[in-house]
Amino acid sequence: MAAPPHPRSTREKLLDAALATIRARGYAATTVEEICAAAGVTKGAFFHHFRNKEDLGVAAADHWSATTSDYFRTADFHRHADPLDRILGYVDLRRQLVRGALADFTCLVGTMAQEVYQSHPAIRDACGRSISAHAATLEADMEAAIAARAPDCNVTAKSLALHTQAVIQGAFILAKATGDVATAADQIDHLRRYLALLFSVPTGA
Amino acid sequence: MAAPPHPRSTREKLLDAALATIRARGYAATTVEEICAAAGVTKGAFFHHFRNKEDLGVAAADHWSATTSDYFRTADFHRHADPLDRILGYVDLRRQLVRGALADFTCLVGTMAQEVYQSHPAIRDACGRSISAHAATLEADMEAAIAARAPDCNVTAKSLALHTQAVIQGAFILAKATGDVATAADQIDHLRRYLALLFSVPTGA
DNA sequence: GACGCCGTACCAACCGGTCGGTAATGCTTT
DNA sequence: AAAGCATTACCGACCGGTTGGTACGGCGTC
Repeated sequence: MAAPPHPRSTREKLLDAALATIRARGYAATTVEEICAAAGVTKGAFFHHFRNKEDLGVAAADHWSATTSDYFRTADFHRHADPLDRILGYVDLRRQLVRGALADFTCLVGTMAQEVYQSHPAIRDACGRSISAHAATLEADMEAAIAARAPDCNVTAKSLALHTQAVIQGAFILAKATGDVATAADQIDHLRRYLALLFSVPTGA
Repeated sequence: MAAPPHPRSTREKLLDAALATIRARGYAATTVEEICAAAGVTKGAFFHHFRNKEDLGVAAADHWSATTSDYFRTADFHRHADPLDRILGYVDLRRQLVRGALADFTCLVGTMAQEVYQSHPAIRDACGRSISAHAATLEADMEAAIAARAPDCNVTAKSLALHTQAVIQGAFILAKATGDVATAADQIDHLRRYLALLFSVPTGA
């Protein structure tokens, strides 16, 4: 934490390069030399900062967690007074982000987890922590919304928070498989509709 | 079509071995020698049946399509007279399948698409075809259910059919990332609840 | 002058793919 | 049906290039 302001450290440059490359080509297919080239350093620097490639994978997942949690913690949707409005605001933000190049809006840890869940437990755990922690940031508002608007519905706040992530991750897979970004955005619309139905919000048609 | 009944051909053995290995370790991390060893043949046989590794990837996705479409086409949920019952029957089946080892119930083409969407367009397209074709098998029933029970709701049958796949794929990612299979099953419960709400089925609490 | 930081040079293992050769399986012709 | 021939199916050694990782040396700074 408390990163030096402007001159990005070599470690940070390597981490940022790793994020971009892994998001585009996946963990196994990216080489450390590729990352070094993108960061503008050599392998000597790489292996000074990371014990091995797996170590970088864990650090990349942690770096991703830090970056994204900063982004969503300071996002605009928190201004809403009502918990449900904050939830829907979050969903709307996620929907807006689905545009442009696939590698620019898809999720690093979702991509990595699929690849390494069996071969690299340390990376898998880092990915799991990242997703779970992000979902947990929605839990309190989910809890409040359930209590206020769907008290008889037997869904837990935790499960519902995770569901938002499941739909979003699934949307990314569809976007990658079909090559159609609009298809992914549709999926988030369904997620919004589900939440609106569950919390009995009039949707207008 | 019309495959020889019992003695599995070498090509089929290679394809089955590829499915198992790629589902466990991903496309990039599996070597052709690994696949050969699992199939009990040598590299000579492999490169006799496939031009290169990418060609195998495409063939594996197609083989996956054929296998899974057979499975779901002959599944029990088709016995229901009502389209919505068939849809919910499908979802219930998908939920039942989520158990045991991750590599045994997760989706090959979802896994591959994430990895190769940029580096191997031919494999990506095969994965896209597989998912889209599977979703399309649900479209007619979705269409009928929408017409009968939610005519004023502006969702398309195609989009809703794809949503089932998005949730299921997302559930697989969560299962891999958290290591918890029950979490994945929960996500399919949410999918079922969404469909029930959308089509105004009383759920009992 | 010791230590953090990073570049250069290098290595051993591995991986996709090739190639020459062989066994088996038809297909033809007599 | 036997012989002759062509094609397919498969083996396994080999090759060129790549990859993760190491050894070491230089350079700046406190």
